[in-house]
Amino acid sequence: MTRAASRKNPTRIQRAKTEAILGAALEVFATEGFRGATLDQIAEAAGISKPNLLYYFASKEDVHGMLLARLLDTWLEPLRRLDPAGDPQAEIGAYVRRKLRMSRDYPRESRLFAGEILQGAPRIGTMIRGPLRALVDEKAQVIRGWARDGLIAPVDPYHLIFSIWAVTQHYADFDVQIRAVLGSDDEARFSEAERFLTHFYARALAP
Amino acid sequence: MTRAASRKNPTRIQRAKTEAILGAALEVFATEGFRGATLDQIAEAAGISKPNLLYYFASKEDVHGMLLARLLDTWLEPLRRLDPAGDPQAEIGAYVRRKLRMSRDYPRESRLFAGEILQGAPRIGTMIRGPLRALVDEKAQVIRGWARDGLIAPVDPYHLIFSIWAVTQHYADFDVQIRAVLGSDDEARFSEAERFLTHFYARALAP
DNA sequence: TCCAAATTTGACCGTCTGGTCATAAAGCAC
DNA sequence: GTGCTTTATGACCAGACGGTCAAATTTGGA
Repeated sequence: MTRAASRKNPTRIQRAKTEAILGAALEVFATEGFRGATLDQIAEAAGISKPNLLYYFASKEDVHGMLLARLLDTWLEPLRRLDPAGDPQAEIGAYVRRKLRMSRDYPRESRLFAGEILQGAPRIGTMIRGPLRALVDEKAQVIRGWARDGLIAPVDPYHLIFSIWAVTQHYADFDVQIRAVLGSDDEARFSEAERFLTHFYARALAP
Repeated sequence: MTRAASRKNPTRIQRAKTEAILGAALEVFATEGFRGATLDQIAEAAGISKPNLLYYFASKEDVHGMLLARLLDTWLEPLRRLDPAGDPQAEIGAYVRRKLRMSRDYPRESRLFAGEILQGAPRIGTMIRGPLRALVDEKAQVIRGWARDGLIAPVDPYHLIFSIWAVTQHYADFDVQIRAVLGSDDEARFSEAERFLTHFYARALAP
């Protein structure tokens, strides 16, 4: 088998190197963008040579694609967990907090995703128009139901979801700008943001 | 003089070509990123040859820098116009709408800015830490005053401003994603967003 | 220990790209 | 029209980059 990374039963080395490469690539792609990143950069960050990297992945696109595929699996998880049977206000508040924590704990993933969308989603367009849209449609119906039942204020569920994505991801994607204004205390920044957003959505959605 | 673009008294041709180049460059940089964009691409989009482009600008960085410099001049204008003497709720609502309209009318500029921040603001870091921060500090004090006087709900003014940036710019920067979910009717999308955001901030900030 | 498979890399290739330069083709004031 | 300046471009260059390949080294099961 030529392509080591795609084996069914990867060896210890394969698993370790593949992981090292993806970790390095995430870092580099997130800060440099797809075109800006170079294989030499990624290889060096992973502690291997460029040909060795290409022994595990067929191409630069392959590495990038693998990262995106993995990311998308988990990216929508917070929304998936929005429970139609739960208390509307609590559910939405919890969703906001889950999403904010993803920005705090996975900022590189957030920036990778943001970069991809900014450039027109050339590699994940089908996924966006497929599973992502389907999930949003589903949850929008749930929220619409809550509004109809008077459990939350009557708002457009789609724009509500967009606003949650925007305000939470902003803390990862525009990190540099926020740092520049607030100073660098990550801990404080995120707990302030959590307090602000929790209160904000609670007030805005109170029936 | 070698560099035609920086003359004090530009000729008719200089003005026209410089403008054509910047327009083309904005388009290309916004969709491809700095590294992704090529001078050939920009030159072709501007309808001239690459050497001719380099007759007007010293380098690729120069073109990019000029775009950013122009952008930043106007980017903060909506916030600057937040009037401390106005009605708090109305002022903030108007600010949100101004910012949203910038996303609608200047999406390429928004994406250019987003890309720059996403990559760590390598070229506008000083501006971010200087004038931008100063303006935000100033307006945050205004908002804090309003909250203290009970004219709006007591919220962290910095995170309030961040949230406004996030939700409005989101409609330009994540345009592809929003299109994928809502369909492509720009007109409807933005007027819905305006209604949503106006109501949302009004409710959340009601004293 | 032995050996076949897996892993690693130095050297190399073709292409792309930012930028240069000599030269040619407008513009334009007189 | 003349002559000087501005504007425009084809040809070219050096470096960077994605990717290949043959050969060397390591790994791990029997």
